[in-house]
Amino acid sequence: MARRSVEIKKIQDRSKRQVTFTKRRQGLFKKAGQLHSMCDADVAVIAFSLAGNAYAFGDPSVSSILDRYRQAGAASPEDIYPVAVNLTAAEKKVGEILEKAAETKGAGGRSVWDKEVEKLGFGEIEEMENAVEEMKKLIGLQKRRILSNESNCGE
Amino acid sequence: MARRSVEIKKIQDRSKRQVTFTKRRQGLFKKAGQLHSMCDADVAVIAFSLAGNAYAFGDPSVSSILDRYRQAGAASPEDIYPVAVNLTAAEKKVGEILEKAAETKGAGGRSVWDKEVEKLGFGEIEEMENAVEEMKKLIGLQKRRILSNESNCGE
DNA sequence: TAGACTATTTATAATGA
DNA sequence: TTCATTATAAATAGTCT
Repeated sequence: MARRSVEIKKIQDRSKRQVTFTKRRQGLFKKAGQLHSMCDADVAVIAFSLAGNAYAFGDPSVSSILDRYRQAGAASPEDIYPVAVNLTAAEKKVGEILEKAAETKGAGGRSVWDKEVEKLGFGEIEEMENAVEEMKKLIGLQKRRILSNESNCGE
Repeated sequence: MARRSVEIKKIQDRSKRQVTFTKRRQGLFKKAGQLHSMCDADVAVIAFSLAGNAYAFGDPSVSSILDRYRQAGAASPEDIYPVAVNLTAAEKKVGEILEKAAETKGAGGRSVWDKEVEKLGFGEIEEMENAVEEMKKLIGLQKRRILSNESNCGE
């Protein structure tokens, strides 16, 4: 982010990687603290360096947030409603693209998604949009199921 | 951080705070992913909104990092994942699920998606959401690209 | 190995649709 | 409300101590 644009991929040089880890970890923790202060959100960040050292940040405290997370996460039992959504051809198209993306591990820090998506024509794009909407619905449903024990009326 | 310098203190306006929370949470997760990719560090971020919703990010996964954190200090340097991928964990997860879904095909109206999505835990759901959001952006971009080339009638 | 410095890139607050 | 856009602040890669 400075002097030169840099690829988001593993830094090979040991000492450079170490320096970057320190700088970016500090930046990450700072951002986390700002999110806490500005939005009254409880935030925890844990980072393990390649060397195995643990660094943690938490407002109000790491352990309190982890406890809360465990508690919330434990609320995802098996008693889930079945949903009925049909897979369309477009959805399968999404799958194919993602498959390629996962295989190729694109260079340049970005996934291959971009390139694949760029090849799509107008008709396919609309199908993709629909497919993604379906995905969003499913994900939203599942999320509400999991979080349903929290009875706050958000938004 | 833009247009105007902003104080790092609680935002009083509800909707503004909500918007800021979303934006900054996304930024935080992105940075966490970059730290993971570039420095081979395991990183987890958990954020609870004021409304009580939980958002989590983790490469390679939230729970694995939390487990590791619980064993604080006990971790040896060899415990660390030697992976450096450009795809996020969430993107791969989406890919895996869609792959399975595409294989099985929509048999009786109910796709495999539902079942796969239902298996997701608390932390993974948010990762899925992020991945899908990214897909939506890409698709939107491409759509606009296409539309801007098809003469002048936009939309 | 650890700070400063700063040229740039990146994130984002405000705005607009 | 939720997008996309844009002007600007903030983060940071490379560099030099």
